[in-house]
Amino acid sequence: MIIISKRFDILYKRGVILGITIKDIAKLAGVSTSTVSLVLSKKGYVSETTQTKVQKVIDEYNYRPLRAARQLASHLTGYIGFIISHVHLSRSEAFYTRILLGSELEARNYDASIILSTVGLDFSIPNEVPRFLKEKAVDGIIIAGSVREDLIQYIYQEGIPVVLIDFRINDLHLDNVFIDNRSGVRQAVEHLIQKNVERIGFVGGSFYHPSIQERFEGYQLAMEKGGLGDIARDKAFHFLENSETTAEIGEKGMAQVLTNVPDLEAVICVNDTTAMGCLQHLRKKKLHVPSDLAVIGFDDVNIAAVAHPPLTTIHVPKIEMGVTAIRLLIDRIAHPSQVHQTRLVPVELVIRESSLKNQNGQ
Amino acid sequence: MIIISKRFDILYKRGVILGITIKDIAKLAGVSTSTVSLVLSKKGYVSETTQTKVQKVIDEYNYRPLRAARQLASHLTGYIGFIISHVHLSRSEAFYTRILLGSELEARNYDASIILSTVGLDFSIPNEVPRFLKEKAVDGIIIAGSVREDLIQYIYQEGIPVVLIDFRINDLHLDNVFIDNRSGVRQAVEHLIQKNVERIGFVGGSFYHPSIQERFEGYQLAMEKGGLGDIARDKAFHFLENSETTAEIGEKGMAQVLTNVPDLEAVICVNDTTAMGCLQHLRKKKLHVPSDLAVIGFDDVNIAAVAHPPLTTIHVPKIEMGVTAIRLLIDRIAHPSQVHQTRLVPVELVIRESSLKNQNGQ
DNA sequence: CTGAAAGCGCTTACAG
DNA sequence: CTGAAAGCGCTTACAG
Repeated sequence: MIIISKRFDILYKRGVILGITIKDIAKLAGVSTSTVSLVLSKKGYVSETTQTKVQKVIDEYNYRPLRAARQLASHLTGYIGFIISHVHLSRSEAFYTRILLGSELEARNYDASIILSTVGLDFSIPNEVPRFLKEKAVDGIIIAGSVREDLIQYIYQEGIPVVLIDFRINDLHLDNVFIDNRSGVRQAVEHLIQKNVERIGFVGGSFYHPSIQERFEGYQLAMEKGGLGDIARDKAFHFLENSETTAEIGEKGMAQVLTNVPDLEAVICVNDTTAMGCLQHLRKKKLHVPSDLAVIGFDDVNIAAVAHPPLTTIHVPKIEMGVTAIRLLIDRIAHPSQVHQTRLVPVELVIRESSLKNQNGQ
Repeated sequence: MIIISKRFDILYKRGVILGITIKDIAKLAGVSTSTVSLVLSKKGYVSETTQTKVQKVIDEYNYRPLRAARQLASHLTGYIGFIISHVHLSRSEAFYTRILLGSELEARNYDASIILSTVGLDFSIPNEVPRFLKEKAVDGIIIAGSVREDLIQYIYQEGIPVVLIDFRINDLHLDNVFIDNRSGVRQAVEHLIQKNVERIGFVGGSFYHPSIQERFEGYQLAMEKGGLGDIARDKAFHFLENSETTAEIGEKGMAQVLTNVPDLEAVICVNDTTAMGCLQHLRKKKLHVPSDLAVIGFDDVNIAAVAHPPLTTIHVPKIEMGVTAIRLLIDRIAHPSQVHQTRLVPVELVIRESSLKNQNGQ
């Protein structure tokens, strides 16, 4: 609790802030508090006339039940914990941030609020897990992106309803919201093949994150399917460094693949950020995109559309992912023991200039 | 409240989730609940021996008081509402996001949690204000960046403790955390003048946001002080469009000022995002930065350091702003009627390549 | 320094 | 359909 002065405390108690209660409403409407409560929760069992009579008083006094009291009596908090790593929250692509936005918006539709908790890598379990976990202050939890596995293990063992977004840990069956990474990359590969572009490389990053891994696998699968299995299996065409996917990794990767394969025609990047690095490297090398080389990203974050040239990429519906996670979580809270569910959010190729090879790509 | 099935409800009540209470601890330690509560709140008045005895049981059972019960009894929630516009949360510069991160981290030091609420422009007051405002679910509120003025008016009238970050509304005396914009721009101007750069332009944006306005004023003041008043007052050197500060605005602004003043030597941008637009335009025009023209941004967001060339800018300590806001708010909650306070966070010029004119700038 | 007891503002069986 | 009453799990004067 916040440490407050005695003085404030007294003010508080004197009613400076304490407001109208359910008792007041009951008295004013000439009914019992139970009835008011029933009207409030819209659980039915109240006659039309009583209902309107009570509602009128509620509206008149703009009454809203005190959440804390409601929580205590009902054993439900109306709060959803949203856990995200410092790294993800701070990243500049507004990827996870938009997922958070989606969750926040959708939570309201269930009369719930989001309690945010960021986590780093350096906390101890169970002593320093997010506070709400130990105070039963949330009904369920959403985890966006990668966090330490033992945190998820802890939550799992505590039996708190949880949904993971764009992350998984093996052997643990939890509700998940995934990106359809394989489909996304397949669309990209097919788009290129259709233009008779075949010498297609891949620049990627950390395999710690499942999405990253799936994107590379998707590339290999789609290439194989398109009759380009040799390239799909030729390491000269691939750059995979097990680290955060930054623009620097993109630059480095582009440089390396280009050295290996001077007549490379296109590169698919694990995400838009690395694609920006590729563009950067190509600019330095005075190579023109897309006429010399096509570049395709993944995610469709803000920078993609304003890059030079505008980046062809796979659009990931970030807000919808946040929305979906809330719905899954609500469902899980209502049915704690049902079998775990997975939602695969669809993605779509957005064709901009960076891939318009052999087409006088504007 | 979240709508849940009867079945879940029953599980809940059966103790699947209900845990150990203060009563249990009291019994186990052989003291009264009051004593346990006193130990928990560390309010003193408990003998050393009782304290350790009780603490031992608390630790052994890993007991944590239920927040809702505590809230109801103490009239304090331990929650802080954080209000931010959809636009700010979604922006790609991780500016407000880092402020949020700072607040989240600092809140923990006061045993408080952050409840997030995003707002758009299209809500009605008082019916659609953030839920926590009407349910007395927070002890105080932080507003980061610009939001609708009538929302702030509403909060003010409700008497809820509030701190504004990087925003103000005239005539309303609230606690504020401001960026020292004038000092920042002054440092930039002095840096340029010191290199004998004098024909310095300014590219800016929306005057709706006070920081934006202050940065232009700071430019004029510093120019005046440096003996360049003529330029400070010459509209040909300035581009000020009343819209969101995007990279596009930067491109457009750079183009216009350069048309007006072909022998321009430097441009100071209202923020890094517009500076990126300027760089973009100069690249298109085949002008070299910094040898042809120096460019300086403001904010020091992620992209600044990795821009080409790396951008000289004013570093704004974003995390600290979030931290400061929490401290101000805690203080305000403790002393509701004290005179309002303003914290000016210091900023610092970070010299990178984009301003190293006349120096063989790498 | 410690305990018994009231009370915070709701919800929810239960009885009618 | 409606009301009286118990109870949720804490905190906090108050008395000793």
